[in-house]
Amino acid sequence: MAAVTLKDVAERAGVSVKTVSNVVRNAPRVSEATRKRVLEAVHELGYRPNPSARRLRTGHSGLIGLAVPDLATPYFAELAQHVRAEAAHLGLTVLIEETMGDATEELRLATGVGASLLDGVILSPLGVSPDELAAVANEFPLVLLGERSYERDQVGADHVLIDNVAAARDATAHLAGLGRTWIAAIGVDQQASATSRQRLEGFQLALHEAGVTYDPRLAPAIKEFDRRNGLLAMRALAALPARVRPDAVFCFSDLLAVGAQRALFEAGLTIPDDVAVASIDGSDEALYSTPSLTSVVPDKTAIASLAVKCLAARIRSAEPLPFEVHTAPHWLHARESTNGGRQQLFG
Amino acid sequence: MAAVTLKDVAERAGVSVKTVSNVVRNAPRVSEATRKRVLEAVHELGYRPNPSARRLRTGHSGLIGLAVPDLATPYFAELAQHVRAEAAHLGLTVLIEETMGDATEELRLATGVGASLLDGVILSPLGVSPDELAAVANEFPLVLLGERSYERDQVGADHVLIDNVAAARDATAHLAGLGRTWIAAIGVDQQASATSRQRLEGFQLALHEAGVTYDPRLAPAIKEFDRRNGLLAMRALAALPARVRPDAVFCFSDLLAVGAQRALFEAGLTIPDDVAVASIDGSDEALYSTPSLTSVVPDKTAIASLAVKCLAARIRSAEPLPFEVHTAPHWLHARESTNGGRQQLFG
DNA sequence: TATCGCGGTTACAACGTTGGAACCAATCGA
DNA sequence: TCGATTGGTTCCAACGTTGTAACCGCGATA
Repeated sequence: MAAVTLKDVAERAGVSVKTVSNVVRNAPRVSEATRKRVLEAVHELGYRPNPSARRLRTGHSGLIGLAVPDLATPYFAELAQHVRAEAAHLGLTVLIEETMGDATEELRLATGVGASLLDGVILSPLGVSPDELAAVANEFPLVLLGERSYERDQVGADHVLIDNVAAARDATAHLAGLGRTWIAAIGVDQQASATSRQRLEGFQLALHEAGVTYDPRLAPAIKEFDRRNGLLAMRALAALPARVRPDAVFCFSDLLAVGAQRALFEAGLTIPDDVAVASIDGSDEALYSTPSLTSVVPDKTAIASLAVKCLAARIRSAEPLPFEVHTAPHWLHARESTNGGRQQLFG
Repeated sequence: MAAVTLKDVAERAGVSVKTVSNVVRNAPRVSEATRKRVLEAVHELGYRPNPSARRLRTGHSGLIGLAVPDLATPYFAELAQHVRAEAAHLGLTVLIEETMGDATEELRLATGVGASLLDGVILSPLGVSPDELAAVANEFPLVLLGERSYERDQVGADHVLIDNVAAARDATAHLAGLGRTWIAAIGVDQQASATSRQRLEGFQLALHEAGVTYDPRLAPAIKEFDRRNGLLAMRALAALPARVRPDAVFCFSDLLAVGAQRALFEAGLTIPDDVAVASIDGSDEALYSTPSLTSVVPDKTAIASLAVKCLAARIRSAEPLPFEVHTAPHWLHARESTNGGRQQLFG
């Protein structure tokens, strides 16, 4: 509690408060002699700058926020690690928040906590509308993660994303390439989120290109992108009459796929012989599941790096910058859930 | 950026800054008439208190930190959610930090960021020594999660934990109860962390009670509690000469068990017929894996609730409180990885 | 009528920090 | 030798908020 302040250090070093401030901020115009003396005092007393005071005075704190829907989703947890690493590289500290996809909470994080505590926020939006976010982005540094919710000419904020349509298309094409003709999709969202719509689009595109007809019965609507919904959806699909029962399924997230795998296991069906499974996310959980899950893995390092750099630039810049859209690469990792066999993991 | 301050609201409402402050803080001694007028102005202007200024003035901000080793570990991600929920209940906001088990980082979070930005910190320590933490706990509200690293009479901070020895003993006893006699343990830590030592103790205790001899070859040392180390350790165990190859394995965490399951799958061994698997954590990943994993699940709700309440009490109290140790309950969930069969999940 | 008490409000200072201007040598150019 | 320049340092004010004390009416009390 005995917080050490600049004043204490100043007295100890026999200089003014401002000089100490200059030293700790690495400002120029400080002689080597005094710098050394001050640093000694800093070290002896264990001085640490008070972020609140600093923020109050300067308007920025070196803290940025990362707001994701759900930390228990491996994809977001892994992404958070990459963002932290990239931010540390730039001398920024990341505070992580969880929105649970709640629109109010997402807005609060961008405006409320954010505007007066954090220098900027990286937000992975789920529930909040584009208009509301655009309004915020104009007055507070904000970078949106994941898919774009708008058309290109309506962009009202910085975006870092992967090409969702292409990613879904790649995964589906891979399934079709195995000769499967009854391909289901799990992840059509009841709320018709942008992610869901784009992945469905890629799914349909790939079907079309493979000459496979799209059957809406094989694309049931779900509530959330979690294991439970994947399990329930796959269970229903597996119970379809034999003539329409799918021989492959594309899940819009790894968690959905894990749930689907579980449903297939319970139903006594074999992966991939009876049903091949592919998904999107590239989480470690998918890699280690049995069988290991074919998944489209977004370049999380690139996403994190682009997002943090973009945010840092916006924070630094005084005048408003034009909004940017960055697209990160993704790759299909074909594994046992489509290829069959047993491979040795080394990762 | 156009931050609305108390001053703006005061002008709008035609009262002093202090009166507005009194209203927003729900202080007494404000007439209904002015209160109403002020709240109107607050609403019209969209005023939001500035946490930095508030923290600077009062010494507390309503923000608490949660520092865990690794967010990509399902157990910690799930715990974070519980902590957030409990804190929200008390009107506190949680900022999540990740230490990667780095001792320096753990200390920095407790003293550096913490002491001047947050009101208190809930820390799940991994690398930092008891002595260093005790020093911090005396001058800053700190609650330690997970296992106790000290003997009872040396406690230098508040603790919320489960009985690790009992938890490990329950899991191992369950394996022994299946008639298994070559029971391996995965999770003996090269750094001999407290968690690891206590779980090994429970493991040995259960073996002793079951009349099974403890063979150090069946308790290999590992580096981290992740999937990869579980995989590598199990692979080595499976390669042991037939006479000592284990017929059951107790993993010190769900991630280790997932890795172990993968290794068994690769080796063509069946769970639980050839090798039964049990672990500790009770994460959703364990529930959904194939076969579903028998795990000791700690009461995360209780852990989070106790930790947040304990921290809140310490923050509120001016004079130093005696340090407390709270133990949360845990239960064994026996599932397919020890029972065999195929059950229908509904969660 | 003078005093007290009290609900309601305001003025002032302070939290720890930093930007800006002022200040004080010492050195330089003319 | 004097004024100007430069490096190094200090003083002052301000960021938005709240604790303390003071203030102002008003009705109740003596």
